[in-house]
Amino acid sequence: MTRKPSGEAAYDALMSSIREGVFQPGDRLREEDVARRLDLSRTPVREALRRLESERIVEHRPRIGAVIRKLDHSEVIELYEMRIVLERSAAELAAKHALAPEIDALEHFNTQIASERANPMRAAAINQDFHRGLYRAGRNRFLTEAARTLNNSLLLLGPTTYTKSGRIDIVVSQHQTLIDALRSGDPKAAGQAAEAHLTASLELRLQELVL
Amino acid sequence: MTRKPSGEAAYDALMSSIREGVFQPGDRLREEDVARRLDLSRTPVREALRRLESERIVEHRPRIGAVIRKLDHSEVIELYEMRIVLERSAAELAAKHALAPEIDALEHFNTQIASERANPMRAAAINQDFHRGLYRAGRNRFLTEAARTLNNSLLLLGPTTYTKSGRIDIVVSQHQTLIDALRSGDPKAAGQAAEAHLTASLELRLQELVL
DNA sequence: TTGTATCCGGTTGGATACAAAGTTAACAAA
DNA sequence: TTTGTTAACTTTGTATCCAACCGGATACAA
Repeated sequence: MTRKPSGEAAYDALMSSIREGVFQPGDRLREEDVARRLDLSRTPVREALRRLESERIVEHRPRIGAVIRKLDHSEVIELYEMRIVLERSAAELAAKHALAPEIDALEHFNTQIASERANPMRAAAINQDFHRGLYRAGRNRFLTEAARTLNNSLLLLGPTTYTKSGRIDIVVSQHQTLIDALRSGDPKAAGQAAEAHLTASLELRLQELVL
Repeated sequence: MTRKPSGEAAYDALMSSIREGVFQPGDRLREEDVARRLDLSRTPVREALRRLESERIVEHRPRIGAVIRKLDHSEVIELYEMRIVLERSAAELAAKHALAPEIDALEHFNTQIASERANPMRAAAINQDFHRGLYRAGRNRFLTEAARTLNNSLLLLGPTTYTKSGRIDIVVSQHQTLIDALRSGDPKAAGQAAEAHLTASLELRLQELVL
C-alpha cells in the first residue's frame, strides 16, 4: 500500500481546518507555521497552499503569506448566482441522462434528510450527498468539477443554515419537486426547481449575513 | 519594478507552448527537462505543473511525469456542453447588467472580426476578445474565472476552426443576434443566441474530429 | 522458450539551505 | 505627538540534495 503524497494530505488537512472553522477568513497561513503544525517541510505545504489559491480559497500575498479570503457582499451574490447556474444546468442534464436507480438514490437521500430533522449537522451532510448525486447524474465531468470547487468557496461563508426551524421541511419539499421533474424527464421543470431551491437558499443566507 | 515570480513565468511559458502546439496531448513533461529548457530549477517548474494539473491540462502520473491530457470523444462533448452552460449564463447576465458602452465594444469587436475575413488567425484572436467581453459584462467573477479555465482546456483540441470559408460570416451574424438581444435587455433571447452559436461551433468541431 | 525474480536507472517526492525582498518596529526629528 | 527614516527581522522565492519508488531489462531456472 502506497501512502498518499504529503502534498495532498496537507491540502486535505487545511481544507478540513477551514471547514471546521479552525481557520477563519482573514487569517494568515504562514508556510513555516503550517509546516510545523503538520510536521512536514515547507515544500508540500506550499503545494497545498498554491492549490488552495487556484481554487480561490486563499489569496496569495507576497511576503505576507496565504490569507484566507474574505468574500464581500457582491462576491457572495456572485457566488450564489454561479451556484444557481451550475445547479440549474446539472438538473437539466440530469433530467436527460439520469437512470431510474440514480433518481431512486436521490429520493432516498431526501427521505434521510427528512428523518434527520432533529440533527441539522447530519441533515446538512446528507444534503451534500444529494447535491453531489444530482451532479453525477448530469454526466458532465467539467460541470461536476466546477461545482466541487464552488462548494469549497462556499465554506468561506461558514456553516450551512439548517438551524432555522421548518427550514428542513421546505428544503425536502423543494428537493421532491426536483425529483419529480427528473422522473418525468422534464429538463425545463427540473432546472426551474433547482433554481427556485437555490434562490431560496440565497435569500436565507443574505438574511443571516445582515445580522 | 519587481519581476514576476518564476513559477508564474513557467506557467505562462508552458501555456504558450501548448497554445502554439509545441507540446501535444500525450506528450510527457519531465520536470527536469522543462527546468533546463526554461533555465530554472525544478521547484518553480513543479509549481507550474501542479497548476496545470489543477486546471486539468495535464495529468499527473507518479514516476512518469506530467502528461498532457488527451480528451476522448465523450469529454469533448462534455467540454462543449459546459461551455454552452457558461456562455448562455454569461449572455443572460450580460443582458441584465451590461452598460451601453460595453455592448458597443462587443459590436466593435464583431465588426473587426468581419473585416479580418481573410486572416483566420487574427479573426480568432479578436473572437476571444469578444467572448471575454461578454463574460465581463455579465459581472460575475466566478463565472468569468470558470470560463477562463475552460478555455484553457479547449486548447487541448488544437487551433480553432476558422478556416472553413463562409464560417466567419456565420459567426459574425450569430454574434450580431446576440448583441441585439443584449441591447434590448432580453436575457432569454441572449441566452438562446449564445447557445445557438456554440451549438453550431460544437457541430463543426465534431465534423473535424471525425477526419 | 517462457516465467519469474532481481537489479539498475530514471523520475518524482520531500527536505533543507540560501538569497531576496517586504514589513515592522524603533528611534529621531519636527 | 506624529511622521519620516533606517535597520533588523520575517517570510517567501529558488536551488540543490537525498530518499523512495516504479518500470523495465536482464539473467536464471523450469
